[in-house]
Amino acid sequence: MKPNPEIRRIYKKLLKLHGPQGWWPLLSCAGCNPTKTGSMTGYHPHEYDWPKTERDRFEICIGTVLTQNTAWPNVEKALRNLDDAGLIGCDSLLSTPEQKLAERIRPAGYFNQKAGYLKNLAAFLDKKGSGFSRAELLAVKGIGDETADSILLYAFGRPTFVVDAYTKRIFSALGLIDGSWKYREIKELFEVSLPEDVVVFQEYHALIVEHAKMFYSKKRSRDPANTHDLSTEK
DNA sequence: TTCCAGGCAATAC
DNA sequence: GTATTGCATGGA
Repeated sequence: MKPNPEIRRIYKKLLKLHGPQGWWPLLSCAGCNPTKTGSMTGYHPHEYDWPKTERDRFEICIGTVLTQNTAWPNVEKALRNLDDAGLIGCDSLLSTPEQKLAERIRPAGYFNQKAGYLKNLAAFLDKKGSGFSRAELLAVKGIGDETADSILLYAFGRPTFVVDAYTKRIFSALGLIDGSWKYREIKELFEVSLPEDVVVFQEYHALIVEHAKMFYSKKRSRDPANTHDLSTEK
């Protein structure tokens, strides 16, 4: 696939527009940047040495599952419930009955399914540590393309691009992709068009989410003047 | 009350 | 391979 220079141009524009995002949000980083859309706390702009502990790495992994088709504030509630119960850790999570776990993560929705997914993922990580491939991660029931890439990029700092519903929405609107593009193709478009840089991949995905929440939300009227039109050059 | 949100797996063609 | 469906809460 050929690089598309528009991908880089839009990255620069988003960065200028919104500034560094400091993903992935973490409970232990509460208060770092209290003004972000969709969540009160947990972001760490300008700091790229997160996660700093195994516990935080595990929290990110859990969060990627909990946020599947779910608004982030609901995920935060579930994470706090887990934290209060000391369940953000492989051992404690694995030794907790699935039904108890489901009750803790109820605010995140699909809690019965996700309780099983979390167990599967925890067992996988407990066994593999950090020595696993994307394909192995995808073989875990409950881990699809986006969740796998989020875990790899944000929890383990591997240079793999995350594609989500917002990415498809924005870049379809810009005419750079269309509905026929599959996950792998969109992912490849970004990866061949950008430097292979974990920080760039992390920030770009986060910026896409931030921008989409502001201007491409289905339930919010879009700015008719659209002063933040990404298709405008510069 | 209805619609939406940082998907995924199972099933049906 | 592509399309459809179930899974579920909390906020707008």
